[in-house]
Amino acid sequence: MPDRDESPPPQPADNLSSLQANLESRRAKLGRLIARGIDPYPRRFARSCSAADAIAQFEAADAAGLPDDAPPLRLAGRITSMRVMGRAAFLDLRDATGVVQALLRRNVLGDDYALLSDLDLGDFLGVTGQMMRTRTGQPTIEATSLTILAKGMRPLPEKWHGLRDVETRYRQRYLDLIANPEVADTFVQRSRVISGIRRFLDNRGFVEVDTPILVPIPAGAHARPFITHHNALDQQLYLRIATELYLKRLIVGGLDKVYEIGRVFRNEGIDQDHNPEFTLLESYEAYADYNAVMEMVEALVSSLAQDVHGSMQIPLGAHVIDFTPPWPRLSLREELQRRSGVDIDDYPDAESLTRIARQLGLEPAPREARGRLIDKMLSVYVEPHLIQPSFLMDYPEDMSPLAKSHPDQPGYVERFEAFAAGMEIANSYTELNDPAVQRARFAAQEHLRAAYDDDEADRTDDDFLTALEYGMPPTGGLGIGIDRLVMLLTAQTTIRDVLLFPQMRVLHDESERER
RNA sequence: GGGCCGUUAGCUCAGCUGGCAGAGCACCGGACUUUUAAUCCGGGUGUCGUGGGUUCGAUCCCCACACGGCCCA
Repeated sequence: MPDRDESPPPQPADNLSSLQANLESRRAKLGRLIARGIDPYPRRFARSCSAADAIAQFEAADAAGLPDDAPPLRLAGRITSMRVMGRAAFLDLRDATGVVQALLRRNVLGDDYALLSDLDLGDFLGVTGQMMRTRTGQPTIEATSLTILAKGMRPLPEKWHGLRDVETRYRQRYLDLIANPEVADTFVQRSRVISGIRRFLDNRGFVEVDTPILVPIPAGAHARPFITHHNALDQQLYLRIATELYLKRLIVGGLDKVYEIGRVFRNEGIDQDHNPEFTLLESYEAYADYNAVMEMVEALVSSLAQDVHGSMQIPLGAHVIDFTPPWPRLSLREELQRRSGVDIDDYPDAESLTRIARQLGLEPAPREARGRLIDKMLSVYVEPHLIQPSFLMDYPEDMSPLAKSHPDQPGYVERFEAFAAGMEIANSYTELNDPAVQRARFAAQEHLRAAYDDDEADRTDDDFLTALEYGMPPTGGLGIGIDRLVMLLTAQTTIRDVLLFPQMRVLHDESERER
């Protein structure tokens, strides 16, 4: 053991972490810029074009053999790489369209070249100059002047390995977007999916509408709501769990073809395909039924695959999902019987179905409603097998309170769900438009809530019933979870990777938040 | 809700059986006018997630907690 008494004490003041050293260095550079009368955060910079356009135009002009007497370009972007070689330097400038390399030479730039020593990775820089080719043939702008556009005061994630830590990727998505360019591609594709849906429905004569997000009755789906309060009205309100009942009111009102793409909120757990807020498309078409909606779903999703992915076949994990229509139409009852050996019609009540579910090795809750038991059986025996796009048709009435009964199958309704990669992507009914039957169905749901402690059972909306009493035409309705659809179309396996800001637990530790 | 795994420098990651905390990138100083993860020389980074415990001694073993991931419900 060495005697510690004579060893020098540590020097806390001199020991800076690498982050502190980096921040200090950037602050010093900022100070030098300001001291030289340079605004490190100017108000504007008139770009002549994007990085991608600069390169494309240069290649085109070069191919046409034009002499390079073109006017100088003004390009701008974030510095993502710097290769400094004394009296010359190459910088990579990145914007949303790509990367363009800039060559800085001291004899060309003169005094402007001194700016180089106060630049860091992550700064935004504007460059004026002509496009030229380097020795290796790379299109490059040779700078005749430099303008700092925004000084970056923190170091970026490492340029080669990117940002891997998933927690940081989601909490600070901007860093993910900077460090991992393929992430930005996914969100551009998401935007294309949504605009493609709008185009598709608009072309078919649908009207896009906005209905309330703050609602007095959270009806229209099986889900627990988020609860809030309006002070001036002194009234409890909920965040909507669906848009269904408001859109049907608009069908009553005669709009005939309506849709909404909007956020809905369900107070549930978070996993690979659930986020408490998600984006839902709902559409309603008067005089259509669920068969017509099925054809529309095939046409919509396959055209989106073609538009966004460039093909109807999309590789996803071990599978290639082929969205080419038509998709198989499968009977729910038959599929469940084929996969589990149980014909649900043999078990007409919750008690008998609970017994057979136990025999199958499922673990139903002590008092579980029949519809929920069937839902559980589907998710175990049927849904995981629905890899290729397919429709599961004709659901039991007790899990579908808003759907019209099936004419040939008592106890069933005209409802389908579409599945792909084992995931539900669409839900549709021939809408129930008989106000008396709807009232009875709501009552049955309220009974389930009370008798089975089912706090996800649907809720009675009397104002909606009044609307139905004025008359709603035969209508085909549809709901599509946009996030899951985007997952399929962009080959992502977690919903977090198609949500820019997935829900995360708030950090309480000050030092962690300070990162 | 339960189980398992993870948390080390700004980032990406090593760290053996408990014995002075490591690399690359980034950063700082120097050289360098066509680089491409530029190169070469030199420099030092730290609340080892947090709080307890065991121990002469804990990044390492134990307990609790926080956050994240995966699996199950």
